[in-house]
Amino acid sequence: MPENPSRPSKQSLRFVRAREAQACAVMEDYVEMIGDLIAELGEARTADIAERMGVAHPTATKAIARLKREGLAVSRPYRGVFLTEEGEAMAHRVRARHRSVVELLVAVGVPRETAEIDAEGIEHHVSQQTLAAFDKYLAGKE
Amino acid sequence: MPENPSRPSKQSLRFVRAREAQACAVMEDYVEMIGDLIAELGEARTADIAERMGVAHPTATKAIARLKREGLAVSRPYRGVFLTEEGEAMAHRVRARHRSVVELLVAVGVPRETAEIDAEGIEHHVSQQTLAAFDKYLAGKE
DNA sequence: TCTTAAGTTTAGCCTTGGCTAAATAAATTT
DNA sequence: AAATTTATTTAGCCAAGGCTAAACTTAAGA
Ligand SMILES: [Mn+2]
Ligand SMILES: [Mn+2]
Ligand SMILES: [Mn+2]
Ligand SMILES: [Mn+2]
Repeated sequence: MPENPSRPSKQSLRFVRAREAQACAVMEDYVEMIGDLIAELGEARTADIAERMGVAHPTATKAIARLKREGLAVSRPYRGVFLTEEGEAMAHRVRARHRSVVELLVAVGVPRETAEIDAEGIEHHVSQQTLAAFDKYLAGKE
Repeated sequence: MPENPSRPSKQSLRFVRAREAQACAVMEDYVEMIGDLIAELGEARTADIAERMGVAHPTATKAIARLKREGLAVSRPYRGVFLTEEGEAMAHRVRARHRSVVELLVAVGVPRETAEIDAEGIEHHVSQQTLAAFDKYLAGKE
């Protein structure tokens, strides 16, 4: 009697989780960036978003369409992009996590400039529990 | 006179780097896993690879095809998969980095089980410099 | 106002990495 | 040896996230 193949093995769980986290990564970065632009410039325009994300503007347009579809952002054609309540909430959460990751890296001896770069990818894989541990560690160091 | 838009801004560099790192992530995980299976069982079969990666077997077949195309693995039809010199080298590198990431997380207070999960995604964004910092930190703690 | 410049979207392409269903090959049982 | 089971590959689908080129709208300048 073979094992049920529909249940993923214990082994595979971490890969499944990593893929789930990655699936949110792009949206998280866009939402955080749109929040930054609105804070800095009062509005988030497609061209500015694209430039800061390092992509061509049609790529940004498509990402924005997805944010709208997911209820994280709103915009009218040829106008700037704004965050919904939910988008704002995500932006705050993501920004705080981003900062904690950078600070943790710096605290364990990573050069700041390197920390800034690596954190951009790392952050999306930092779970609630890991974030809590980071913040506790940082609080104990200050 | 507008700025040259072909040069990516300083701001965008970290996103570009994160995307580059992500582009290698799947191959790194497969190569590490194939190495594990060969060490454990003497060979890496498609079904075992798929099961441990938590994907359907055609997905594993496709990934293996890519590894072969990139010169990291070899296999004959309907036979097991093996690593090239280059694949072996990557497997060692990736496995060592994976371990360091887990140990660093544990060292700063992340529960081991959580560390195992989060490390699977984090590892791919840990640069040489950050890895060096992690190892130095861990050496000073032991 | 009219023309031009700048910004945005649309259209259409590509690769990766998922999936299911079907075909094919290998291994095992009878 | 034949039949059956198991494993692998192939075919064909999908969504995300890149890109360039072209169309369209808005903003700015003459
Ligand atoms: Mn990021
Ligand atoms: Mn970020
Ligand atoms: Mn991994
Ligand atoms: Mn790994």
